[in-house]
Amino acid sequence: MPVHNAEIAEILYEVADLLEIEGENPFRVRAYREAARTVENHPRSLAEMAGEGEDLTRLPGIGEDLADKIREIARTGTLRQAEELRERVPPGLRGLLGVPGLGPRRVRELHRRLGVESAAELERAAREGRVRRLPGFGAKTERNILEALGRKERPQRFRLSAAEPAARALEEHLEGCGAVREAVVAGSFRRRKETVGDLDVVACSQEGRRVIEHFVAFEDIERVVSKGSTRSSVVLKNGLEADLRVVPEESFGTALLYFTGAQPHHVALRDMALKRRLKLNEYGLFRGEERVAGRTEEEVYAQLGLRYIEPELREHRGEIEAARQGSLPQLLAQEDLRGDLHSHTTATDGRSGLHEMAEAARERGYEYLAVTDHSRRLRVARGLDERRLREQMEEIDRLNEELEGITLLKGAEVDILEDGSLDLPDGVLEELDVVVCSVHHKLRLPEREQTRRVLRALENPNVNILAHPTGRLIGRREPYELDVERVMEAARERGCVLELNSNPERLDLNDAHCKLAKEMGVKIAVSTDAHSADELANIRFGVGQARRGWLEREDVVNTRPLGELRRLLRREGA
DNA sequence: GCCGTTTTCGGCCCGACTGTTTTCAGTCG
Repeated sequence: MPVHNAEIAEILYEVADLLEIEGENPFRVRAYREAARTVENHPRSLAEMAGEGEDLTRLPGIGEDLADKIREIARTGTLRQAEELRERVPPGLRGLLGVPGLGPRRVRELHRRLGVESAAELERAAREGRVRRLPGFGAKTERNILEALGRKERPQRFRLSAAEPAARALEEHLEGCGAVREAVVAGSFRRRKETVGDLDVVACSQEGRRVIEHFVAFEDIERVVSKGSTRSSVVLKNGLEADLRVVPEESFGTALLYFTGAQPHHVALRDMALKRRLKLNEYGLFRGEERVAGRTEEEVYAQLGLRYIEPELREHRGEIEAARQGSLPQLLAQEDLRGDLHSHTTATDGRSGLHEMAEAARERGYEYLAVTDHSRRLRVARGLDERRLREQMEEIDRLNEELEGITLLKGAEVDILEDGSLDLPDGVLEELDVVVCSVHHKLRLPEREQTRRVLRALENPNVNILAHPTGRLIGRREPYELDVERVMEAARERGCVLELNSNPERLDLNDAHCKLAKEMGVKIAVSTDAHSADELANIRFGVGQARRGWLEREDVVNTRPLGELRRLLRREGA
């Protein structure tokens, strides 16, 4: 059983936490965290790369030492260093780092002076008033600790789609304050990350106090965590935390840059600034006392000798190097899309009829919409058998006669059965414009079998698109065990397309896989899997994820005009 | 522990807020 990247990353994160509690050099601690981050975001299996003797030190933040440690974990599933640390640092202490207000220093003090080794022991000590007697602690800190322990609320992350309404409402509320020129939700929300932990809001205004007062009066606030003259932090009623920073106009660009992150991206920019004898902070880019940029992000990048980097790319995954060389991708835009290649109707589990779906697609400015209802295996969705599918095909032909400005493509989302065969006979698949296939059952097969199953499905010459290729549901279900790289190789050889499913619960392929697909020369379909006319609008989440995966117009098949798309779907030249 | 148009040694982002302090440490983002 190969060791997954997530497991390697977890061990590195743990080592970082334990070293930090031990009082290690913070830069060493950071090195472990950065390496963990690199590992967990890497689309290829580090264990496999290590097994094949690839040079791991080429990855950012990984040098000889950490490469050795990663190889050790890949080989043995564990790390001696981590085991030794666990001997020295009680494992419960690690959990205390998650308590708001407690950092490594305080955790260490609590352990050293009070013998606290777990959340329960901390709670007892606080109740008995022993915490407030420690130097640097006080009554208020003790009370805050008790409150935090009492809340027990996991610092949960919200799906992008769940955070979006709050983000828009907050922007609107702030712009309703007379003193605000512009308010933008930055952070991972602006980077269109699939989940967001909090909302980082930047407001442009000369009157900090007034804006802060307006901010904390927002109706959906549960409680105010902190409130200063330029900065405030609140928890919204839906549990999401929102942090506001108010900056003057001349600093708006640098503040936006700072709060959009991601942190490693911004740290790298600061580093570049230092090398040019400049100083970058949220107030501006300075040479000595002189502000040389700050009003817009564009001018800051320009001063650093970089092309403008779109927020979705700011993850420190090579975008700075690309910006320096002028080789940044021209990212996919929603307007580039000419149609949607995965949708359902009332014939199966959709909630809108053919006509309604067609109209909605036309209103979006699309040229085509593929109707891809489920196949018979999916009983809960009343999947179509050959007879019902043929009826639908005839109906689509009739409808296409009367529709103007939009073409419905005849399709199906065919289940891949356990042995890799398809759930509808080849005879009818041959007559469809587009065949989407996907795994809906037997999700827990071992990797070898699951991979073999999918590869066999792609061998069917009628198949065009593999839908939601890893089957994950964000926050609810892990991806199934699948060798994605092998699937991509097969897709490339056979002229198959992989889907980026825009359903905000799926976003599958993920960003890293999209980037890998691009590098491997595999084409992507950005589709919604809409189950109603309204859900066609979910495409914005898919586009965001595609952009995070560096995808350009040419990488995405549904940017093609209909004629070209049809040629592509015939898998000619494959 | 990483990294190199200032460096193979000596840097490594930096400012706001809170709470516990009479001048600052710790935490957070």
